[in-house]
Amino acid sequence: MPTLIKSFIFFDLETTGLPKDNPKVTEICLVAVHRASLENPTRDAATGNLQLPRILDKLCLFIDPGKSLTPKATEITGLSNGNLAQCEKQTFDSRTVALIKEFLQRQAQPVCLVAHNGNGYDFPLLKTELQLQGQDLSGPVYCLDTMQALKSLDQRHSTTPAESRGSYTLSALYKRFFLEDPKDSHFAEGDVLAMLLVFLYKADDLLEWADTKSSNWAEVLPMYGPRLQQTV
DNA sequence: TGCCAGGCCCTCTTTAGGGCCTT
Repeated sequence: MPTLIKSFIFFDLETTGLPKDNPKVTEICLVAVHRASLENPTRDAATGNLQLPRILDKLCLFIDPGKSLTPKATEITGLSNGNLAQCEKQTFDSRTVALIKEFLQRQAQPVCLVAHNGNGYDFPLLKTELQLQGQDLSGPVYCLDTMQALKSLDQRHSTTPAESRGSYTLSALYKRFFLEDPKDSHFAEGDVLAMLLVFLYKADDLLEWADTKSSNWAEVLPMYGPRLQQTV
């Protein structure tokens, strides 16, 4: 059972495709927020709308995937092998891993990775990319899937029948809470900031969820590829 | 040519099937 989570790392991946395509990462964005900023959100004085909390650190990386994007991935992310090659970025290599590990180590511990449908997509794929480099995250790292958590919270608290609650896509949740479409969908940073606001809207419940129900990174299985011995 | 992941959740369920959600 986790102790009190101190730092939340909201993150999103843009990739070459879906799990059936054995995807590779094309873009990763991590945004670190301290627990205190989530417990005491600020609101716009004029409108009363929730404001983004103070962002402690942000890491956004374009990455050469080393394989072709599916047409659908190009369509929704706006990325292509052509424009990625033009940027002359490195592949997901040991230097990329070092940047991510250093980013996590800079935050107040323990940290919790937060991703939308993270259990089904982002966590396993990040695990695969790390293990393809023969590496893994070190220290206690917890994981929270906002989609799973929000669905469960609705089941617990809502009297609305499941079929009436609507979609749990990130954009649908954002629109449900803020009555407008999220900005910059399918840009890694745009999706991370949308997820951060969605989290903030349900911060009390999700902070409690993180402390009591978040999973351990060491238990995340890779989406595909070699399975290294788990180290805790 | 057509198909393709998979854990979770829901229901017309549990001896199952199908939709969701991620790029």
